[in-house]
Amino acid sequence: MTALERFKQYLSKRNLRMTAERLVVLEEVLADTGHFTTSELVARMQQKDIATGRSTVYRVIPHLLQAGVIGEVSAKEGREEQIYENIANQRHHDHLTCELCGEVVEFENAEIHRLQEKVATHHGYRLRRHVQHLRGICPECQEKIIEGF
Amino acid sequence: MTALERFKQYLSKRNLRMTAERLVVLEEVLADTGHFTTSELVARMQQKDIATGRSTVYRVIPHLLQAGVIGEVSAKEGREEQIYENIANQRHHDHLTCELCGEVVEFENAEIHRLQEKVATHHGYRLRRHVQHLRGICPECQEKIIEGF
DNA sequence: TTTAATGCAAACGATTTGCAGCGAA
DNA sequence: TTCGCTGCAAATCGTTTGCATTAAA
Repeated sequence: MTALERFKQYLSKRNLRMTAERLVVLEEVLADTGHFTTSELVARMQQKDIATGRSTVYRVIPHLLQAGVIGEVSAKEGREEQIYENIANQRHHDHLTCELCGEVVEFENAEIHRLQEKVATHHGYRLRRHVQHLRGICPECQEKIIEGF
Repeated sequence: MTALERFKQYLSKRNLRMTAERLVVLEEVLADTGHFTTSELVARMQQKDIATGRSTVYRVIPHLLQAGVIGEVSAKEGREEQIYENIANQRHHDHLTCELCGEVVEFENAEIHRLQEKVATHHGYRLRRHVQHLRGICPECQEKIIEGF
């Protein structure tokens, strides 16, 4: 089932309507290959022939989340914006973040994924996204600590 | 090294000052056993003899993060507040979240932790927190999906 | 038709910041 | 005596919402 079909089904089951604006937002989200924020999406919408407004974009996003088209990239501090990603385009997605400088390393470990599936199944869950965030201190920052800063 | 010592060292290395307000905030954070938000902390501060103001609390938190006294609990949507936790009091901390209803299951898996350490070490990182967030769909919500909602 | 969806502008609410006075080192 | 810290109030800025209008179903 394509994302478009999934979203249409999601809408009709709840007596919600497929509008031109929602379609354009969906297309734009599907065209995106990486991470995006709401305001980036809003900016891209204003280039389109169907210039979808800011509040409409904000109102569509929860539906795209519920429908499983996009996912939140956990990480948001202060008054930063929420970051989202297209789930369909997504591969394994594991992050190792440095708590001091914020550097992010992406990694993949099949064995961990296998165990994650096992844990989820054990709790009756169907795993939708393999998102894992480890937090530590990167080599450079360890140096700085040793140097006394 | 205690959290107090660590924080004092952190401050003096950077020519920052240990004030009565910072000490009270630190004590309050260390007394906390679970998760807390900034506004909860502000509220508790106003009960104290040294009534630390809101902006001071907001200004101390980044230092507590950098000093490794507290950590962010990843998860923040919409205009919710950021949640923090005292790192010292913390045990293993793994979450399995339902993307539809938001239910959170906590779990622990020694084998996964072992592999996480291995990954971190492989990238030269020193793991500071074993925080893992898996996202899936819980049994109840799977039911609802099957029922067509 | 019915009633959900849209856009605008105003409202919200967590977080940040300018500034004058204060106090640690 | 420096210069970082504090509290207050105002400013920010991502996000939400009220309302009149438009348009799916």
